[in-house]
Amino acid sequence: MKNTFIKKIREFNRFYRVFLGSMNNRVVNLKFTLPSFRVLFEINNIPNCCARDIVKVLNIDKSYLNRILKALKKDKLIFKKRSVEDARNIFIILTEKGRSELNLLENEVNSRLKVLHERLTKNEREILVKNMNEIKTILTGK
Amino acid sequence: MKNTFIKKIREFNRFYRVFLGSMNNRVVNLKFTLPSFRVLFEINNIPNCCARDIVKVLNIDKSYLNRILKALKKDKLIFKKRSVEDARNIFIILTEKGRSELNLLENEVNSRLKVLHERLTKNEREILVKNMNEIKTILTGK
DNA sequence: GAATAATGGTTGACAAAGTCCACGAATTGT
DNA sequence: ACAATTCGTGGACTTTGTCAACCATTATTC
Repeated sequence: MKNTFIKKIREFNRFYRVFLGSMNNRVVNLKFTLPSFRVLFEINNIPNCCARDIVKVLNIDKSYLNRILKALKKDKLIFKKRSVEDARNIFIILTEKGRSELNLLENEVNSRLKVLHERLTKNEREILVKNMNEIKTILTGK
Repeated sequence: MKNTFIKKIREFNRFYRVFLGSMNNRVVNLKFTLPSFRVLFEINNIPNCCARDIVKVLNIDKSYLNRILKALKKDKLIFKKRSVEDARNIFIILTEKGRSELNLLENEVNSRLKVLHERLTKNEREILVKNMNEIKTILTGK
C-alpha cells in the first residue's frame, strides 16, 4: 500500500512535469523567459513585494532572482524602492510598461488554456478544478 | 466560468511547479542531475527503448538527450545496441551498474515521498491518488 | 554603546540545462 | 537508383541555476 501510493504519486509527478513543460514552452518566449515571467507574475501578485518574498514563494536562489530582477529593471518593467522603515527591504514595483507586458503575456497563457477548456466537457472541467483544489489542500496540509 | 476555470488551473500549475521543484531538488544531486535521472528512469521504464522514445515521452530536444546519453555511457551506466532489423534504431540498455545506481536513486526519491505518506491520513492518501488519476485521465483525453 | 549576529540584497565565477542548426547514416517509397 | 524520411550525432550557443563571498542595515547581547 505504501509502495503503490508512492508509485502512483511519482507517476503523476512524471506526467505533470511533462504537462507543465508543454504548457509554458514557447508560450512565454515572445518577450520573456519562463523564470522572468514567473517573477513578474509574483511581483504583481504579492502585495508590497520584496525579493525575499519571491525567493520564498518560487523557491529559487536569491542570487538568481537578483539577476532576473536586474534584467527586468534594465527593460524598465520594474523599479525598486527602498523601505523607509527598514532600509534593508527594497520593494519591487511594476512599471506601467511592466504591467502591460505582463498582461499581454497573461492573455497568451490564458489562450493556451482556453484550448483545454474547449476540449473538455463541463463535467470534466468541474472534476479537474475540484481535484486540483483538493490536491493542493492535502499537500499543503491545510 | 471560463475565466475561473483558467485561473484555477493556473493556480494549481503554479503550486505544483514549486512542489515538483521541491520534490526533486537535491534528491538527485548525489550522483545524477535531474535530467539524467529522468532519462535513466525512462530507459528502464520503456521496453526496447530508443532515443526517440525518450524524446517523445520526456518532450526534450534530441541533441540534448544525445549529450545526456553520452555522459551516461561514459559513466558506464548504459550501452547501445544497433537494431538488426532497422539499423537506424539504436537500443539503449542499462548496464548492471546503471541498474543499481538507478535503484539507489529510486530509493532516495521514494524515501522522500515516504515522509509525505506518513504525514497524511489514509483517507487523504486515497483522495490524492484518486484525484491524480482522474486529472491524468482527463488531461490525456482518454 | 560596542561587538556580534542576523537579515536582505548584490556580485562574480561557474556548472547545468536547453536550443538551434547542420549533418551523416540507414531506410522507405517511387 | 534517387529523392524523401527517420534516427541519431555534433558544434556553437543561450538560458537557467548554484555557490560562496560580500556589503549594508538592523537586531541582539554583553
